[in-house]
Amino acid sequence: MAERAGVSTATVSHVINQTRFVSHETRLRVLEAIDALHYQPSAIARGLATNSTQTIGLIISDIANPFFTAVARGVQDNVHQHGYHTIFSNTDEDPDREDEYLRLLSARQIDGLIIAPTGHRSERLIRMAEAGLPIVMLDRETPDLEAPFVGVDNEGGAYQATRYLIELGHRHIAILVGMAAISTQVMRFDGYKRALAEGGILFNEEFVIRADSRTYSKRPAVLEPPLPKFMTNNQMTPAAYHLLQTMLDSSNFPSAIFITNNEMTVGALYALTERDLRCPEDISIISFDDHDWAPIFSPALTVVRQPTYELGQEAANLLMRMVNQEPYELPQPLPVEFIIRESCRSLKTEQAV
Amino acid sequence: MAERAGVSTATVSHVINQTRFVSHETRLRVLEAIDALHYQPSAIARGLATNSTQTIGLIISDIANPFFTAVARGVQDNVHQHGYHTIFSNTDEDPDREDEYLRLLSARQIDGLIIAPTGHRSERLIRMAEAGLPIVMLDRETPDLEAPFVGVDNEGGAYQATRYLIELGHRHIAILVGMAAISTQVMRFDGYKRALAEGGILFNEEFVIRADSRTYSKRPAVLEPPLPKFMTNNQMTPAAYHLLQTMLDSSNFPSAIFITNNEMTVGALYALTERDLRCPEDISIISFDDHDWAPIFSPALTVVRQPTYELGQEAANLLMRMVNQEPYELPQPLPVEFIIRESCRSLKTEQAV
DNA sequence: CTGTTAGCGCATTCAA
DNA sequence: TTGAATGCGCTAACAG
Repeated sequence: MAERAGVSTATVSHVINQTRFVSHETRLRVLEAIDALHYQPSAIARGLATNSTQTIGLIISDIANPFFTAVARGVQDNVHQHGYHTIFSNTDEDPDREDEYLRLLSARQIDGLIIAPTGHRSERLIRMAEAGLPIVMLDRETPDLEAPFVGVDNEGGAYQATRYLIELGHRHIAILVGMAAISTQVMRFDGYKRALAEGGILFNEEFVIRADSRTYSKRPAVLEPPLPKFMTNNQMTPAAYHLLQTMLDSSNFPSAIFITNNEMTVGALYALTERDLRCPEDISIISFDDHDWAPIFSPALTVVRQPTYELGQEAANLLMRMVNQEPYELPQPLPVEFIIRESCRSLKTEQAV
Repeated sequence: MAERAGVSTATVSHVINQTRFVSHETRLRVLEAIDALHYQPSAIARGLATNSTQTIGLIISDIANPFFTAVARGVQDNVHQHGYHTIFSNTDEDPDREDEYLRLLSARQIDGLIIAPTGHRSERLIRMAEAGLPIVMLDRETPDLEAPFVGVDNEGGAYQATRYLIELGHRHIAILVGMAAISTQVMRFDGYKRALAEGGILFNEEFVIRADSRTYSKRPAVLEPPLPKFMTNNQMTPAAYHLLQTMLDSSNFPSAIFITNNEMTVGALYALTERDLRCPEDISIISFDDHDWAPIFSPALTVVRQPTYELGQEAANLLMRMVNQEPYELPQPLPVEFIIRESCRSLKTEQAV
């Protein structure tokens, strides 16, 4: 080691970490030696000694999903300011992969964990929390885990969107909803149902399309029509694409569709294009999740927008407080923003005509 | 430690790593103890002992950029199969941030590095390579660095796109090009110029819009009109948005624009919407980089598509070979795909009418 | 077939 | 104001 400064490792350690006084003169010698030798203290060795790695884990479903990508950016920008690194893992909504990554991360001695859980009860996750690892649940909740949750008002956003459609005169409102294990999806479904009930519309099971990437990916390929080449390789987009087409081909044709996430929205829009359906003339659409291109799409998409970057920031902030043993309050759900653009048509004015 | 099995740590290590024969009986005892105690070997300690962390660094400009996001997914899926973790870092094209992350990663004893460099000569990066760290350059090259490069045929793609416009009868072809430090941008610019020269069109500096996120972000805010709320918080999108509007307001109005990346494409499309310009009737557009929504946009976008996921896979594959000291060949540039959709109009047929 | 021992590069007592 | 010594949890000779 850099004992070319003629001092002990202890002194070097102390000038680097400023953990005890070192005379100006020797400090300079050490600094100079560090510089000359391009000395880099090993974070690994330090980790072993201090039992802290300055690293957090971030487990999400898919880093290619723009929602999580923005969230991840929020997390990373924040923890980086605190001098922490981030290790990402993609579960693709698969509990087995989730478990595997959990194992790998805990072997890595991470100082904290932010996770968007698949929603299946995880013994390992529970153990990690009990062992004292700071954990925050992001976007979704998972059974039996004691950990603060950072998310948005999913039920309220879905309610607002559905209610808007009802106010526009829609009565046949379909919903494209994802996996039941994901709490977000359940809550958006709940918001939809509440708006329906309040609007005096009978909930009709025939208007719900349940897309499940896990069962979908196991479908017999022969039964399916050829896919457009989606850039995203998630399963929700093609699932939505196919399932919506099936509904559109059936007798129960909705006048509006509420789509509960960004991936399914892309698939649904492809389906409409495929069927030569104009929006909003033939069918109205609202998407949970905004997109870069939503305002300049034809039609400009009416959406429920989530504060994605802020979500990541908030989760990271909270985790950093936990890691540093600072007091914190349980976070409130972040508000969503309902943005009305042009993808919903009023049925009332038409009736008036 | 798990000496409840009544064996030495060495034996435990050997059953875990399968690094020497252990009698069936004792192995079972060890396994059982591991299971009972939920024992997790510490990757940190192992790293210290073996000088290998099973972790690679991935430095890109922005994880919220769909191009890099897809690439990252390719990298991660691949290295994960080899049992490696990934640490991401975003430079935002800032050489200082790049240097900082390089420092942090080398302190972390990564086993390998994949980097999309900002393009500024980096002393530290060069040193890391000389010290024997396996490095692969992704997407772009950087000065004086000895490392294999994995990228696409940028010049050829740009040439093809520009040539297509020329064949359609366009003569006033503008180009929206990014920072000169980024080799990709330079090569796409070169391809554009070559097509022009071959087509007998004089290169006109007035038709080039140079967007630079770094100078752009330092602009005096007062001079700028209000922005639309872009979801992406990169600077290239608003830069393209503003700069293109300026050109459209001037006397030199192009009949077509070639846009050299995805971020600027979004900004440009906003600018067209803002100016109420129809595409392709009023102006034709080609974008380097495909998008999820490009096929269902109005108009469906003609693009040069890069094999993003494969790019990541290839880089990871190569890095893994280097890490494992296996022989490898220098990779060839991956081919791009020119996809003709509906955003370019033929000037010839019109003249014929 | 298995145990002992010596580091890996740091932080951190305890002395001086 | 600084050094020496110990240990973090593991791997890798080296014995036995």
